[in-house]
Amino acid sequence: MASLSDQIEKYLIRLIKQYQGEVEIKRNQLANDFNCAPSQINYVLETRFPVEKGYVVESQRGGGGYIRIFKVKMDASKENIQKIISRLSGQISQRDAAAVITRLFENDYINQREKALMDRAVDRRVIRVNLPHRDFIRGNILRGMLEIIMKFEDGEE
Amino acid sequence: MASLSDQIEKYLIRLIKQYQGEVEIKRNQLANDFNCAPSQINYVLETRFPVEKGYVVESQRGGGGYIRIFKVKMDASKENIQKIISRLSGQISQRDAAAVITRLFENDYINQREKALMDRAVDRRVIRVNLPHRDFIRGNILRGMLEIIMKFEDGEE
DNA sequence: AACAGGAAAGTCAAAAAAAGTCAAAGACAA
DNA sequence: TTGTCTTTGACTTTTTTTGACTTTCCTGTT
Repeated sequence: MASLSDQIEKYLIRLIKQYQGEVEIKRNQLANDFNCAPSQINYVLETRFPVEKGYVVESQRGGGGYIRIFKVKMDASKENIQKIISRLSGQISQRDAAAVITRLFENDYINQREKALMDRAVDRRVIRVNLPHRDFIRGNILRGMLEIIMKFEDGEE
Repeated sequence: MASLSDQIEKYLIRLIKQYQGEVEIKRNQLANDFNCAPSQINYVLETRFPVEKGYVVESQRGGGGYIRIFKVKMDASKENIQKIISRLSGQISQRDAAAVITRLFENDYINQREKALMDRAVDRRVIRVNLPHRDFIRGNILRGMLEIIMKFEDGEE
C-alpha cells in the first residue's frame, strides 16, 4: 500500500526518465492532481530527491512560478567518492546515508548486494544507540565502508 | 492446541506460499482481523518467523506503513549462514566477528570486497563506543549483514 | 520609477497514521 | 507451584499529511 508520497515520487521519477533527466512542474497543479496539500510536494522533494541522491531542485515563486528537478549523472571516478567522503562530516542521518549509497549503486560503484549490505550496516535498528551519538557512529561506518569501496579496484567481483 | 498466535502463523504461512515467498501486511489491519492487540503481531513475527527459520522481515512506520515477510529459499550455503547467525548471541568481539567473516570468505559466500566491507563495518575504530556496549552494536551489525547475505541470491554479481 | 495586488512557492509545526518496545498479567503444562 | 509461552495495553518513535502563515516574483497602474 504505497503512501501518497510514494506515488508522487514514482510519478516524478517517471517524468524525469521520460524527459531525459529534467522535468518542470507546477507545485499547486501537481498537488491538485494528487489531491493533497501543496506543501506535501515539498515534503516529497525533500525526502525523495535529495542532493545526495544526485538530484538538483530549483524553483521560482510568484506568478509563472515552477519547480524544476534535474538528475545529475556523476561520472565514474574515485575522485567522486573522495568528494563524497570529504563532504561527509561527523554525523550523518540514515536518510542521507541511504541517499549516498543509492547513488553509488546507480553509478555502478557497488552492486545490489553490496548496497543492501551497506544499507543494513547503517540502519538505526542495527546501530541501537540514542540519537545524537547514533548519527556519529553511522558517519564512521559509512566513511569506513566508502574507503573500502575506494581502495578496492572497482568492477572486481 | 491452536493458540491465536498459531492461527496467525498459519494464516501468514499460507499467504507467503500463495505469493511465492513474499507477503506484505498492515499490522493494525491484521490485528483487527484476528481481534488481537497489534503488538501480538510482533510476537508472532518474533517467535514464528525468525531468521533461523529462513525468514526476513522488513517494515516501515508512519503513514502507508507496512510489514513485509520474505521466505528465503534455502540451499546448503544459506543453511550454513543461518547456523552461524543462530549461534551468534548478543555481544561479539572483534576477533570473533573477524573469524566469522573470514570463514564466510573461505567458503566463497562472500567475495574479497564484501569481506573488507564487513570487516570495516565491524572495526572498533569505526564503532567508537565504550566496551560493554560496543560489542553489542557489533553483534547487531554483523547479524544484520549476515541476514542480507542470506537473503540475497548468492553468487549474484 | 514606485507601488499594489495577486499568484506562486516556502516554512514550520501540529495532527494523524503506522509500527515498535516492554513489562505486566494470564494460561497452562510439568 | 513453577516456569514457559501467550495476550494485552500503555507508552514511544518514525513517517506522512495538513494547514496556517510567510516570502518572492510578476504585472499592471499611478
